[in-house]
Amino acid sequence: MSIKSLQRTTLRDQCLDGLRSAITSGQLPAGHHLVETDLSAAFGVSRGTLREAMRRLEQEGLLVAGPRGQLRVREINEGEIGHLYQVRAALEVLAARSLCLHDDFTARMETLRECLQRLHEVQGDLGEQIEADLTFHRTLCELSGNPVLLSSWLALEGPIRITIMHAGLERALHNMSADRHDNLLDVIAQRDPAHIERVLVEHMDEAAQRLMRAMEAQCAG
Amino acid sequence: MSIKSLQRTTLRDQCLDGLRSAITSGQLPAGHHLVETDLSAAFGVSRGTLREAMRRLEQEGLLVAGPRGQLRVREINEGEIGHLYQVRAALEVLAARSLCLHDDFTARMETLRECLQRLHEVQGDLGEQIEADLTFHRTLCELSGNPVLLSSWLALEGPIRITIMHAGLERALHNMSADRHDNLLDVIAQRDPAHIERVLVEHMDEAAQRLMRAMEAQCAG
DNA sequence: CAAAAGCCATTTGTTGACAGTCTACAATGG
DNA sequence: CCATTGTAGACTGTCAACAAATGGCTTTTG
Repeated sequence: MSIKSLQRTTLRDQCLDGLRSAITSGQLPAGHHLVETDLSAAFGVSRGTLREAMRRLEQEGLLVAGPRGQLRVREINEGEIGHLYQVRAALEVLAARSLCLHDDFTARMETLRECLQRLHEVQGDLGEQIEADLTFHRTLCELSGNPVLLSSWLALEGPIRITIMHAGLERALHNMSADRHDNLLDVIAQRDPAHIERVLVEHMDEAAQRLMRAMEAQCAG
Repeated sequence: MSIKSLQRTTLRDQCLDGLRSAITSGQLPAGHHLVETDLSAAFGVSRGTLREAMRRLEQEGLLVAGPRGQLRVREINEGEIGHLYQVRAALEVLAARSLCLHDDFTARMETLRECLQRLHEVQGDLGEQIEADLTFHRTLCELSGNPVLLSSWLALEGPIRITIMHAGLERALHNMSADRHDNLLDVIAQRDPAHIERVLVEHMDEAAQRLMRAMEAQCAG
C-alpha cells in the first residue's frame, strides 16, 4: 500500500456539492422552500455548517431569499431565459474568439472535438446528454484561457441547469443534439470572428426560444 | 413624520457591506490574511455570523481561500487584468446593444447622460471619480434591462475595484476621465452595433493596458 | 357570529464553546 | 552541533443552545 496525501474535504463543501446536485437534478424542485433544520438533519451536520453552504448557493443563483431570510430554490421565468442565454452567448462568443487567437489553436480544437465525440456517443441518454452538452460549452470557455470568462460562465451554469430541468428534460433535448454542435465546431474551426458571433448567437437564441416554448407548455399542461 | 417600513438588516449583511467596503477602499490591502476571531471582535459579532459574510465575499471574488481555509484579500496580477477587462467589455457591449433595441431608447440615454454629468462634476476628486465612473458603467448594464447581465457585471465589480486600488488611484485616474466617456456616450447614441463594439472594446483595452502598466510600475517601485 | 387578543409551533438570527490541525519554537539526545 | 521530538499558541471547523420574529390556531369578548 502506497502512502499518498489524503483528501480532506470539509463538511461544508460536501453539503455544497450535495445541495447543488440535489437542486440541479430536480430532486429539490424550483420554488421549494429549504428548511435549515430539516436539511442539516438530513445531511447530519449542524445548522451553522449548512448555512455557510447555503450562502454560497444563494450567490450562485440557485437559491433566492424570501422574506425573513427563507431560502427557496430559484424559479426561472420565461423572460429570464432570454436574458440568461443572451449573456451566455456573449461569453461564449468571446471564448471562441479568444480560442482562435491562441498559437496552439489546433491542439485546443482537438480537445473540443473530443467533447463533441462524447456528445455523439451519449446520444439517447437524457442525463448524460445534458452533461455532455454543458461540458462542451464549459470546455470552450476553459480553452479560451481566460479564467475570468470561465468563472462568469460557471455563474450561469446553475440557472441554466434549473431552466433545463424546469422546462422538462425531453423538451430541452433537441438543443443538445450532436448535429447542432457539429455545425458549431465547424464554424469555430474557420476562425472567422464575425461568422462565429453570428452562428453562436443564433445557436443560443434558438435554444432559448425552444426552452421558452417548452416552459410555456409545461405551465399550461 | 411619515411611517415607512423600517429596514431591518441582519448583522450578517452589515458585516458583508462593511467588509466589502473595507476591501474595495484598500483599508484591507490585497493579500492580507483575514483572521476570523479578530474581525468578529472588530465588528462585535460572533464568528458564525461573520463566516457567512465571508463565504459570500469569497464567491464574489474579493477573498480567496488558502490552505486550511484561511481567507486572504484577493490579489490581482497583470495577466488577470486583461482577462477581467475583456469579459467586462463583452458584457458592456451586450448592454449597449440591448439598450439600443429598447423603445424608450432616448429616455434611457437621458439617465446615462446624467451619470456622465456627474462624472464631469466630480472631476478632480479621486474617490468620487471612481464611484462616478463605475456608476456610469453599472448604469449602462442596468439600462440594458437584462438582470442576468447586470449581475454578471456586478460579479466583476469587486475584482475591478481591487485592481484599481492595487494599481494606485492616481494612475487609474486617466481611465475615468469625463472626455473618454463623452466619446462613449456619443457612439452609443448612434445606435450602430458594430461601431459600439469597436469603441467599447477599445475603451476597455486601453484601460486595461494602462492599469497593467501602472501595476508594473507599482511593483517595481 | 365576528373581531380581537393571546398562545403555540415553526423557522431563522446569533452566540459561545469545544475540538482538530498547523506553525514555530524550545527541549532533548546522539 | 544537528536531528528529532515534544509543546504551546493561533486559527479554523463544527456544534448545540438561546433569542427573536412570524403565522396560524384557539379562546375570549362584545
